[in-house]
Amino acid sequence: MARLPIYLRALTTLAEEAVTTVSSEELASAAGVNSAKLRKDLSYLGSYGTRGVGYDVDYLVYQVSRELGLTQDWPVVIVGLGHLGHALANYGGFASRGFAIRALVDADAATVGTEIAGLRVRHLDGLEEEVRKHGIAIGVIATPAPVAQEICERLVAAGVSSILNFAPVVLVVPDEVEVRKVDMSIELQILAFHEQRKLGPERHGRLNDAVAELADAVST
Amino acid sequence: MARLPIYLRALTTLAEEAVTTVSSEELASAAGVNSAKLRKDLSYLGSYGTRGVGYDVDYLVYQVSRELGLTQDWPVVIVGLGHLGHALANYGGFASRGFAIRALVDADAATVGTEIAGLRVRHLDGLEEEVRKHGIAIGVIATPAPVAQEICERLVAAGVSSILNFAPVVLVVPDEVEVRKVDMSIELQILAFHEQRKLGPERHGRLNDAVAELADAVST
DNA sequence: AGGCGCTTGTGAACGAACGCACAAAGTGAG
DNA sequence: CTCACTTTGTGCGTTCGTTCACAAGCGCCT
Repeated sequence: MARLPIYLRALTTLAEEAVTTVSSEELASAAGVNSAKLRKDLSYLGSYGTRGVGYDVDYLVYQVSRELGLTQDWPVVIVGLGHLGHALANYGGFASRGFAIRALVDADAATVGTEIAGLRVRHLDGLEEEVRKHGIAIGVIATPAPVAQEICERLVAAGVSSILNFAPVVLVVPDEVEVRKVDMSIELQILAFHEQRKLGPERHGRLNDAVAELADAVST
Repeated sequence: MARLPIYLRALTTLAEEAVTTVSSEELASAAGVNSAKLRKDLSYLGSYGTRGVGYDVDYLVYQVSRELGLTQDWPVVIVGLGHLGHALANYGGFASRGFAIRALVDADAATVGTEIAGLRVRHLDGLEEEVRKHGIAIGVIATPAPVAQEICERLVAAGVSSILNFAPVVLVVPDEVEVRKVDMSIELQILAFHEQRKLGPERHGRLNDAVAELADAVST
C-alpha cells in the first residue's frame, strides 16, 4: 500500500520521542488517516498489535521497514544535476530511509567533474557503466523534459527497473518497469483549481456555461 | 479532477506541434489514461467535443485552463530557500502555467538579501506583510521539517488558503485550507516496495510470516 | 438527400476502497 | 476469578471511481 511510508514516518517520529506503544487511534491521527483504515492496512502485514494495548512502536517500525524493503540499502542514480538534481543529491532524508545515492550523471560539461554531496558528477556517457557497476535498480530523472524519455530508455536498457521522474512528461516504459512522477506545477494547478472553487463556485461546471451562453444570447 | 493538469500538459504539447484536432483516444494515450475516463472527465466540463471529429485543441486548452483557474496568474510565496526552494524559484515551468512567484522568504541571515530568479529574499519576519501586499493565496513550504507546522500556521493566519508542502511532516490546518504534499522519499519508498516485490515475492505477506515462524519452530 | 463511418457522451455493471460497528482478545482492579 | 475497560482485527454495507459498451450525433462521400 502507498500509505505505509506515511505510517513509517509517523512511527519513526514517535520512536525518536521515546514512545514505546501507540494505539491505532493515535497513530492514525498522526498520519492523518482513519483509524479503521490504518488497522486494516497494518493487519495486511500480519497481526502485530496487542488488543487492549496497541502496537509496539519499535517492532512495528521494523515490520513496516521490512515490508517496504528498507532493511537493505537501495543504490540510486540521479540523472541531471540542475537546481533540482542538486537539491535531491543534498537531501539528507534519503540516506536515513534506506537509500544510497551512488552515482550522479549530467550532460553539461560545466557540471561534470564537480563534487556534489561527496560524489563526483560523471558525464552522461558513463550512465550505463555506473548503473551496472553499482547494481542500481532505481533511477531518478531530474533532466529537462525533452531528453527525459531518452534517458529513461537508457536507464531501462542498463537494467534499472524503477524510475522516479521529475520531468514534466509522461514516460513510456515496458510494463515491468515502475514509474512514479513528481510534478510540482501539477500540484500547484490542483491547488489553483480549489482556490478558484472557493472564490467563485458560481463560475463553474456545465450549469454556468449554460448561464453564460444565455447571457451571451441576451446581450446579442 | 486531479487529472486535468495532465490533460492540459498533453494538450499544450499538441498545440505546440500545431495539431488542431485530437480524438479522445489519442489524447488519452498521450496522457496515459483510459479513453473512456478521459471523455468522462472532459464531459464534466461540458460538451466541448465534436462527434465524428474529436476535440479542438486550442479550444480545449482554453476550457481546461479556465476550469483550473489558470486564466489568471496566481501569486505565490516560497518559504525556505535551501537547495529545494532555490530549485523551485528557478523552475521556469511555473510562470508559463499561470503562477507568478512574488515573494521569497527565509530565516537564514546568509540567504536573506541575496537575489534568486530576479527576486530579493526577505527575512521570515516579513512573511505576513509579503502575503498581504501581493494578495497571495498559495504558499510553498520548502523549509526543514521542524518549522514547517509553524510556518504553515503563519501562512494561514496571514490569509493563505492553499499550501504546497515539501517538508516531510503531516501539516495540521483548518478545514477550509487545502494542503498538498510532495515527499520524495515516500515516492522512493514506494518504488523500493515494488522493487522488493519483483525480487522476492515469496518473502512477503502474512503467509510468509507463517512460513518463517514454522521454520523457526523447526530449527529450535 | 441519404447512408456510412467515425467519435463523442453516458447508462450501467463492475470492482476497489472506505468506514462503521462489533466481536474477539487482552489488561488490570477488586 | 470475575468484571469492567481498552483496543485490535474484521464482516458488511456504502460510496466512489473505473471501464465496457452502445446510442446519439456529426461530417463526408456519393
